[in-house]
Amino acid sequence: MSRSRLQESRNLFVRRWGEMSAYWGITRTMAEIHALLFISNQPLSTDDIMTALAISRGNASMNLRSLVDWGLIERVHERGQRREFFRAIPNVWHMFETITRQRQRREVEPILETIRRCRDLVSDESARRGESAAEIRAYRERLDDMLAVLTAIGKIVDLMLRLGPNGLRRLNATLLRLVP
Amino acid sequence: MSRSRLQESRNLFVRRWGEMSAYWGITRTMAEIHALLFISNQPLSTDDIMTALAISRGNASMNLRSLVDWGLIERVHERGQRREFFRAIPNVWHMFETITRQRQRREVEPILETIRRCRDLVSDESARRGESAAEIRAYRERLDDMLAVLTAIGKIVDLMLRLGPNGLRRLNATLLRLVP
DNA sequence: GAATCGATTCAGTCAGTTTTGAACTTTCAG
DNA sequence: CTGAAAGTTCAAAACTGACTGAATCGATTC
Repeated sequence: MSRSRLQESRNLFVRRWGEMSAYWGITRTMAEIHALLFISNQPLSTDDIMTALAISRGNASMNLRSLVDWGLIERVHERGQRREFFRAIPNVWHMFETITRQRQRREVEPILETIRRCRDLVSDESARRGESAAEIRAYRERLDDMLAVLTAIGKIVDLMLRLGPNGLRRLNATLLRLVP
Repeated sequence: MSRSRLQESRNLFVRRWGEMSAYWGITRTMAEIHALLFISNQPLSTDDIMTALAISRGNASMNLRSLVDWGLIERVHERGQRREFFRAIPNVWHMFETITRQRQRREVEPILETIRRCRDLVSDESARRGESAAEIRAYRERLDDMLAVLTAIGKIVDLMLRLGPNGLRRLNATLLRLVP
């Protein structure tokens, strides 16, 4: 009875975490594997995972590799066992930090780079003459706005990560008093 | 000449913004339309957009509706014109705020809800007896960790949004002195 | 060194998503 | 009221990216 409740609860969690995958920028199966490992006490083998999620060996293998690459899970070699096991990083904050830093690097940096390039393309000399001078100025202003906000967000995110959960809790408490 | 540079720059921006779409949780075309409107001085008509992005009328219509629903663009009725025009919300911070709040509501809230439900499913009574008591305790602990971190992040995000860009800039400056 | 067990890879398949385009609706001018 | 211009909807087609499964590789045991 308690067994089945636990089972039900775990299934629910895995399914929902899978649905959240897009939010974290990973694929559904990847998220499900991660969820499964996260809520398991012991490391699980590839076969455990294949069975639990009803996926093929190849699929499991590829997604496990990705998760290791992302730094969200790690391989565990039980001594005297040929097959390998996997375990999720148990520290939730660390997990969040990992995901955030990777996305910042993979997804935000490139666009910052592009916006700068876009601005350079229409910088000074090209704006000097012509009826489009005002248009160019307006355009560049928008790019700068965008750049400013994205940069500010990047900084605050970085700060947040460096503060860690405790610093964050304290900061939050302090600020809530200031900004009610 | 300056014309073509501007054009090139705009195209680059639209394309890259489109590639970023997944990061913001919207579809590629939606992001491209948004980018196009964002960097245009004047409101654009559906036909302008169809031409610029080489998409069908239906596609444009659907995505424009979504963008309006998201609150990222707005319809503009030029007086004496039957056709409608669209314009992006020019305030970048506001745009960011809109996206963040929506995603918080659409994607984070549901998973918080689910985690709570998962915890309730295995609460007290079901854990009372049986060899799985320790297992259940460990499981519940993980859920609580996850809940704690997600809640903390939610709070800090909310705070960030309430502080706005100026408050954020000040906060950032202050904290950078404290946490070098 | 052959056999076995398990992990990895990747070409082909498939499911889910996006886009199209034609039918339909709405709005307005004459 | 009629016709034309614009907007919307949705079933079907096209596309994209994830998944499978068979071939391959590598490690371990006998």
